[in-house]
Amino acid sequence: MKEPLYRSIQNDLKFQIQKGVYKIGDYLPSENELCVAYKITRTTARKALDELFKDGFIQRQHGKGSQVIERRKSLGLLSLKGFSEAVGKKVETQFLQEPGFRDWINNFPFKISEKELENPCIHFERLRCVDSEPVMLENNWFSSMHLPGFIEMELVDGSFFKTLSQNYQIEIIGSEQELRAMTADSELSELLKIQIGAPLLQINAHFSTSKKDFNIYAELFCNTAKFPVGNSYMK
Amino acid sequence: MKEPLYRSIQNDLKFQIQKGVYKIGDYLPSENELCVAYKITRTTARKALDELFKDGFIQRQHGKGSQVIERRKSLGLLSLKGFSEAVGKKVETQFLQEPGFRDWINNFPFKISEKELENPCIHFERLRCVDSEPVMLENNWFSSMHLPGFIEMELVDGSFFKTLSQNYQIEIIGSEQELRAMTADSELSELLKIQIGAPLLQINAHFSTSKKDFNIYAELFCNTAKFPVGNSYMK
DNA sequence: TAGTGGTCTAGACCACGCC
DNA sequence: GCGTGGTCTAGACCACTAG
Repeated sequence: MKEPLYRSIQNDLKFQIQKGVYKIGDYLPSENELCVAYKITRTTARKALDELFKDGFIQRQHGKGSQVIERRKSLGLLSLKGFSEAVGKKVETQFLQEPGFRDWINNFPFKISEKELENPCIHFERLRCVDSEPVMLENNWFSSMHLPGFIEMELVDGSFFKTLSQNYQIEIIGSEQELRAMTADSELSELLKIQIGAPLLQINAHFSTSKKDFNIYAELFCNTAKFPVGNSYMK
Repeated sequence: MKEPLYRSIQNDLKFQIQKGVYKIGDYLPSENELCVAYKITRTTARKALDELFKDGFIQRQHGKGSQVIERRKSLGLLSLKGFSEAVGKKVETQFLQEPGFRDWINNFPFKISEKELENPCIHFERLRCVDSEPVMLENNWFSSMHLPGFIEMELVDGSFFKTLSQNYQIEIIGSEQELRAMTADSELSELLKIQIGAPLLQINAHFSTSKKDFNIYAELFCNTAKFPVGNSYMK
């Protein structure tokens, strides 16, 4: 039950990265410096850094150090390519349904645990646009149990996952996804401003988190004609 | 340059799992048993097991042991896994073009390094069927430099990645992929036995490997109507 | 209670990047 | 040459699972 030492150091460093004490490109203190600072051995310092690496916060370079990097979406997360880097572009996100209590979905490819179904479901729907053109429709469902005050909350940088991490200390630790190519029906064609019958990428996803019995279920419809969906992984 | 101790133990165990010495559901020797068997310390034994866990071969249970588990489900191609190890159905693979020397592709979304372009390109094209229905068309390109004898070789269990691992000790260590929904043209519709205009999932992939300057470039077209493409990740 | 994995200490040697 | 991360040893205590 007790939190391991390495985890508190890991969280400490993570927090400093999120606060901007260490910015992207900066190097964290070396393992030996961490040993001194926290009065621990290298094994423990390494474990903390290893975890930060696994979570995609840092990159480790033999002979150089641990460098803070832009958080990669390599938790098997799929992301719209060029979405976050779309510097010149105007990225907008528009709520079609604000976060609120809704019914739990059924007919979903991933099983929702009974513990979750006992609690009310929070849902929201967003439309993502680049240069005012809609490219993705996104639905999220999750149990309200662990997120007091979420409904009234503004998302951190417009990001749901970032909000979970910074406001609730909940991290995504796993995912399973199903991908299908399909064609737009009248409803989707209208929302995404494409022809009926145009190809769409449908993603059904289940994200597990660091909180027991708290999972996120999502359904996305992506118009990949201009922005393909990307996925990268580095061991 | 030298292979770490833990890796040789990891590979030893991996090989025994692949050969069936340890079957799904079996428990590997405990950490202490590995210490004795290989004359190592627990740190090293743990590191080997941790790697096997990361690669999805085993599950670790506090107080019980390390259990061999089924590797990722679905057409887990997105999770770095080959196709043939992943599906429970009757999977057949048919070569449309046997491995041979071909021109390097261009117009590919991922850059091919100059070192690779200096060497001849090996290519093959396969049609993957589940229960006799074609579900996926697969093209692979890669440099011939590190794979002597590949062209005459039979694939291990019909799996390209398994062949690389077992016959050449080359492991996939990273990937980047681009996904698009598109519609079948006349050529694809004929090969995959679907209507012209039916939705298809196109995947362009770049796999990096444990060998420097050896990468695999692939293009897939998947009919996801019956078999969605899956992707799972567990920290 | 015995055996397992999870955490942690206090050392050591090595390979890599950089000056 | 020096500091970095990568590997490895030889211990220790703890928490979990099971008989």
